[in-house]
Amino acid sequence: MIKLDRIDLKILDILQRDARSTIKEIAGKLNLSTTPIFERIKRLEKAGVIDRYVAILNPTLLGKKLTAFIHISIKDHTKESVEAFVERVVSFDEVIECHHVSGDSDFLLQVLLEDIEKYNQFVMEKLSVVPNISKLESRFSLSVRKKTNLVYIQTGPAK
Amino acid sequence: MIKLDRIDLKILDILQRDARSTIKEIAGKLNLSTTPIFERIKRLEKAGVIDRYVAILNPTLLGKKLTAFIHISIKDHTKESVEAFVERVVSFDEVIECHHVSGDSDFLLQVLLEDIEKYNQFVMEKLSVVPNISKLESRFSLSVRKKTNLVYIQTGPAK
DNA sequence: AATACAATAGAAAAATATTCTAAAAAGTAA
DNA sequence: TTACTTTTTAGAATATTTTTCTATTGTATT
Repeated sequence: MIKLDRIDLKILDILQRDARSTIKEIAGKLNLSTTPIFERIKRLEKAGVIDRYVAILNPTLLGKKLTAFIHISIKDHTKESVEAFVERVVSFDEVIECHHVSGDSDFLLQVLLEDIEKYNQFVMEKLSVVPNISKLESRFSLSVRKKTNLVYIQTGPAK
Repeated sequence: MIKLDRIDLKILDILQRDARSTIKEIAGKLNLSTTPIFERIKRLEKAGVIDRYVAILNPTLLGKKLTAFIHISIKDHTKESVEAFVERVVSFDEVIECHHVSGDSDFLLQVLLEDIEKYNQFVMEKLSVVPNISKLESRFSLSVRKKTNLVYIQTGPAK
């Protein structure tokens, strides 16, 4: 497990908010020269702490106006059946999250689609076709009040 | 509403998978020079289709090993009460998603924390202190099988 | 204090982003 | 079709940024 000091954490905090921050800008904020910032970033990338850099798009402007949460229970819980189920489900581009969860149901999916019609089509033609489903319950997001990728990092004082 | 042609969609597809792709690389893939790619990206940014660029961190390596989903029902549904509730909830750094949802409960939160103990602490000391909560039900993610920000884009042929 | 190790500053080189001008392409109206 | 307008693009020049390198500074250990 990689060791992270205060400077590393601040770099992470800056980059996860704006990946376009230049090394010079970060160096300015942290009162360092560009070299240590550059090398620390490379180190964080190699260690996997920084997984990747992505552009976040506005789904609405791309016609994806519906977010739904689908709770699914499965019949057969043998490892092979579960894996086969997961493999099918995560292969759908509409599915943006898939969690194996505790509680009444076994899986919780988050799906992103154009609208209710596409949702219906997705469930009917793609999802419910997947074997091993026993129960399927949907909720729709009426409004997204927060959605972030930020991993909260304490960047207070101390060392 | 901005018009997007096939080239725009391909640029978006590339950038949302790897925001570090250089303009030259993208230009190469799309058989264009750097100028049109550069200008199209700027246009997509201004239009808000590209919302922002972020670094995606590995939560586990930062000690955040628990993802939980919390279904919340509230007592008072007047607009003021609801807004006050939302404002409080989204202010918590542990809350990475907050949706107003259809179904039995009113809100669905996704929270990211260190572990069960921190979760308990969060619910006891922060969440349940928020006024207007009538019911609160939690599920835990036993394993994350998919988690992406990709907005699926058809980049086939046609125009 | 002397040694070893890691982190840093500063400058140089390489790569990239950005701007500019002019040519090509696509669409419009007669 | 032709003439005209508008949009898109290529290619070169410039500005920034990233990346590499060398030497210095700082820190910990003995």
